[in-house]
Parts: sequence; structure tokens; C-alpha cells
Amino acid sequence: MDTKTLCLGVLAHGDASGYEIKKAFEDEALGHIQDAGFGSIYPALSRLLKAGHVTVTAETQAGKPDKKVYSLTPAGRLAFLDALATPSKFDQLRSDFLFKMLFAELMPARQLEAALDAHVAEIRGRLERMAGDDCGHVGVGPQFVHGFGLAMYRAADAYIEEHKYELLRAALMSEQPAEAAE
Amino acid sequence: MDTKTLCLGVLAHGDASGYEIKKAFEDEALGHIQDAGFGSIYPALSRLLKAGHVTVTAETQAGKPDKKVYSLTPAGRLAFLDALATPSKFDQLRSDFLFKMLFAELMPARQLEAALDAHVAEIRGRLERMAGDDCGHVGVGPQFVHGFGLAMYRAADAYIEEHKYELLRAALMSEQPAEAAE
DNA sequence: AGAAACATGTAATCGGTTACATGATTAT
DNA sequence: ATAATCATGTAACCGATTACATGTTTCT
Repeated sequence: MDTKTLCLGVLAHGDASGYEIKKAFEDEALGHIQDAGFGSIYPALSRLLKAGHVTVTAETQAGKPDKKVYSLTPAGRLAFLDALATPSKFDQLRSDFLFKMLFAELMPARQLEAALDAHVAEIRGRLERMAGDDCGHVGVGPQFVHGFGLAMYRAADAYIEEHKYELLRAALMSEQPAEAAE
Repeated sequence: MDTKTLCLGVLAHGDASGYEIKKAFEDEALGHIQDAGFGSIYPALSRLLKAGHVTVTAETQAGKPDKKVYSLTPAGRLAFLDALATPSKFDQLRSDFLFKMLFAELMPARQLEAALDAHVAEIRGRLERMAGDDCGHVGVGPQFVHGFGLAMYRAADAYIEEHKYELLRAALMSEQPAEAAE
């Protein structure tokens, strides 16, 4: 998904400035599945403006810098619907964590355990934050995605807990048993 | 993970040519979690050679083009171990599919169902292919990763099956009930 | 006083994807 | 014949990340 389509998606849920679009990628459902920085959002909005997919209105704010609020045009809405209809290629699991685990045998046991624990801790933190989200007000789409995220994180958590000792045992056995002398 | 580190990883499992490294990203465990094309592998190998992380030996083959077989140097092995020790940022779920599902309400019911079915079909295909892999000979690392992939795909499959009708019902209700007249 | 949030943008850089360029052999 | 596999590489392009540049207000 390119940043232009991502911006169209955020704007489909309501008018927003570039800054507000950035914030949308930091919390809630969107933050877990896509990301974009200022350096890609602002140029994307310029291109969308040129293409006629959005319009912009400058809003002067008391005590705050001016805001440029973008709105979807009918053409922009159509373009977004079109993007939704385009089949995208299947998402890879693409994970640095899993890549490292492929080489678990090359890592010292302590380092392996630290990597595993850090990953589980991150998953649990996300799980907790997500459990607190109230999804009553959001639509079925975001609810589905939220539930999907929960299911994935829970499955990952459970799998790692169940299998980390297999990994750790192998790592410990491959190390010199000289540690008993320490 | 940049392509250089990915190449180091493949070479840590044994000497290989650029072509063979590319193949490693197409099958088995690696293919599910990382990807790299010729256009990034060859330049990466050149840079690794310049950095002294790999050495190269030209192998003349009867009836086939010459091969350049790369081997890790001790420095390269160290650099890879170092990369494994470096904490990487947490993997996002980053999914085009989920992004689209966020906007399920904007899609026609048929298109939504098609997207859902295509995704499930892809997951099941992968699940079947993975079930056939014999993991007896590989190490604990690749076995862990293989099992992780299976667990994730199974969880995704189960979640979609359980919740697709919620999505579909909402999509059908939001459409005009004029279809009974057709 | 200093940091953080609000707000927008540009420029340099870096790296990945895609297409191009070449060429032999083997299988259909 | 033609496509596919084996084999290596370069060049153009595209876009994302990062840093830079600017300026106010509010909170600590």
C-alpha cells in the first residue's frame, strides 16, 4: 500500500490535516497494520491534490499554527474504492524476529532468551493496550481487524511460550558445560 | 533486515552463489519471512566482498554458466553474529489485507466475500504446502520458525472463518434490498 | 528554562524494485 | 521453435526514511 492510498483511507473516515493523518498511524487499529511518516504523508497529499483526489482548506487557529484540512473529492473516493477492489498480493509474515530465530543455534543461550523474552513482553504489552480499547462505537471493519490482531498476538504468545524451552535447551546443550565451575 | 544481513544468514548455512541465495528466498522457511531479488542480492554481495565479509571463488561448470561461489569469512561470521545480537524493532503485522478490511463497509458484499475467500484460500494453500515439509533434518531454529508459521496461519484461518459472516452480514444489510427483484 | 505537542514542509540519502542486457543448455 | 532454468550483472526509477528548517504554545 502506498502512502497515497493510506491517506485516502484515513480521509474516507473524515477530513483531516497531514498532522492528524500522521497521528492516525500512531494509535488504534491503523497503527498496528500500517505506518507512514511526515516525509511521505506531505508529499502524498500534494500529489493527491494535483490529481484532484482531495481538496484543501486552510484553517486559522487561535494560538496554534495554521492547519490545512484535506477532504476527499468524489474522484478521490472513487480512486480509493478502486484501490480496495484491486487484489493485493498476499502479506508475508516478514519478520526480523523469525529471521533471527532461524539462527537460534548460533546465538548464546542468554542472548536467545533475552530476544525471546523481549518479544513476548512486547506482544503482551500490545495485548493489554488492545484489551482496553472499547470497540462498541467503531464499525464492523475496524472491529474485525481489532479481533484479528488480538487473535494473532495471542497465538504468537502461546506458541512462543510452548516452544521456547526447546530452543533454549538446544542452545544450552551446545554451550560448554564449564559453567558449573563458575 | 537489509539484504546484506540476509545474505550473510544464507551463507552461514553454507557457501552459495548469488543465484542460489535467491532460490533460498523462494522455498522453505526463509521464503515465508523474508524476500530479496537479484537486483538487491548481487549489489549486496559486492559490498560484502569489499567489506571483507565474504570471499568468492569462480567455479567453471560443464554445460552451465560459470558460478561465483561466496563463502563467509571469520569477519563476516562475526558481523552476522553481531547483527543477531542487535535488538530489532518489533515486527508490525503490516497487512494490505487488514487495511482493506478496515473499510469493509465501503465494499460491495460480493467484492468483500471474494477478498475474504481469496485470502483464506491462500492461507490454506500455504498450510498444505507447509504440512508436507519434513522438518526432521533441520535444526531447532528452522523448526521453531516453521511451527510458528503454521500456528499463525492456523489462527488467521480460524479467525476469518469465525468472523467473516459478521462482516458479510453488515455488508449485505447496507446494500439495497432491491436484489430480490432481479 | 526546557521539553513536548502542534503544524508544515523540503532536501539528501539510501535502498529496493523493475527492466534491461547477455548467453548457454535443457526440456517441451 | 520456444520456454524454462541456470547464471551474473547494471541502470533507471521510485519512494521511504531521516534530517533539516521554522515557529508557537503549553506544560513541567
